[in-house]
This record gives sequence, structure tokens and C-alpha cells, in this order.
Amino acid sequence: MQIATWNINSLNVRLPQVLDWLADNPVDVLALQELKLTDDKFPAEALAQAGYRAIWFGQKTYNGVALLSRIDHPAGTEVVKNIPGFDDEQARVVSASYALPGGPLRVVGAYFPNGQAPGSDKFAYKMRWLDALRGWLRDELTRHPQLVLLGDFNITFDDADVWDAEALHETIHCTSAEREQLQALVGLGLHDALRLFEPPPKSYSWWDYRDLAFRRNRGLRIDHLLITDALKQRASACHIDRAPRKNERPSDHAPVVLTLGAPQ
DNA sequence: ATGACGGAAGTTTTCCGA
Repeated sequence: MQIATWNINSLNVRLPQVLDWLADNPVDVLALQELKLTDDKFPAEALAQAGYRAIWFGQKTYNGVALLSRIDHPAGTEVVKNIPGFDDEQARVVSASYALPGGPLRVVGAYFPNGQAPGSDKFAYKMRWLDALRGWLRDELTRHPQLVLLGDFNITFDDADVWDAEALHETIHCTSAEREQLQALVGLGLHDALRLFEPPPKSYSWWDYRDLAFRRNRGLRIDHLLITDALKQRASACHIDRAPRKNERPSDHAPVVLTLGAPQ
């Protein structure tokens, strides 16, 4: 059983890469971020032919999220779009429950706000959004013992997630305020799946398109899977797949993949 | 200090991302 997340920076552009990647990596559930398309343009047909169902929540130009699941599993249920009680024009969260081998799995796929710069209006929105997400998740966690929150968090856990921590000290994705928010999510009873498996140093999930950043491994780890205790018990591996970043016209993000075994 | 790269909108230039 594998669950993955990937910010694909335009599904219009990246659909062939998503299909190629799924052919090589037939994960059970894949959360996508930055669709950058309206719902009527979502390529449900092409994904179905590749063996995947989808639940999508898009908008024009920006944002947009989806959950893909293999067609041999029952479709997702209890679908929720965005954060209940938090009025938001931006399509950033899609959640669903999947009846999978190993028991019911609640999947919350999210594209966290970028935040632009500390002190900006967008930063304030990011903080409000994070407050709302945490409040809602606290409630979700009481109902769903097997829950994964995954996506593009746009936050580094600490300096180990940053290629040049000195230069990027207290800049966006690296501020104390953002990291405290991320720790507050962990404090709800979640675990950073990648760090359960002692990833190699300089494990990043995003690299700037500029300055040959990928080739130089100048990146950030901002794409995460946070899992509950029950899922931690089942987790057997987690890795960042850098291969798609080597494609022609790649996304700036790499997929992160979690492997789960059967419950004890 | 700035822009660098890439996508979208859409029309020549701007906004946004991270």
C-alpha cells in the first residue's frame, strides 16, 4: 500500500508526466497540488484510462487540488472541499475516506498558502489558514484513527530541510511562526513520515527552476506526509522520488511516497 | 540589490510561486 503527494505545477502541462509516473509507481492514492485549472478542464477521462479515479477541486489559474485513487479500490467517500467553517475563495484542500486493505483511511490533501514574506497580507492569510486547518483537523482526528495529512505544506520543519539555512534564516517557509504552526499540527498527534526513516542529509522536495538549483541540490523540504499513530505502526518506508525532477519541463516539486504494511 | 525560471492570462506585460 502506497500513498503519495506531488505538487505538479499545472496539470495541463504535467498530465503526461503524472501518467508516466503512475505507470511506473502504481500508488494506491496520490494527492496532487497546483492543478491550475478549472473543474471542467480536469482530465478525468485520461486518468480513468490509466486506472485511476479522481476527486478534484480546481479553480482558474492558481491552486487546485485532487486525490487520485486506483480503480481497484472503492471510490472515496465523505468528500470535503477546503476547511469547513473557514471561508476561502482559494481551492486548497480536498479530503476523502477510502476503504482500503488495512482499514479505512482518511486522506487530507492540501496545498498550504505560500505566504510570500513575513509581515505581508499573504503571510497573515497563511497564519489564519493554518489556525483553521488545525482546529478542523483536531476534530477530524477524533473520528479517523488512520489519517494522513499530505501535500505541499510550504513550511520547512527545521534547518535540516533548507539548503542554505543561514541565507534563508527567517525567510518565507523558514520562519519561526510557520515552524511553530507545523509543530502545532504535529502536536495533534501526527508524525513526519519521512523522518521516521532517517532520510539522507539534504533530502529536499522542491528546487527553484533557476540557477541550476536541482543539479546543485539547492532545495527545500516542504512537501510532507503527516500520519497518525495507527499509521505510524504500519509505515515501512518513505522516500522522495527525484526522478521526475529530471524530466524535460519538470514540476519544481518531487513526489513523496509513503509505504504502509498491514496492521499488526 | 536585482534577477534568474516557469505557468497563466492574454497581447506585451503582469502576477505569482518558493
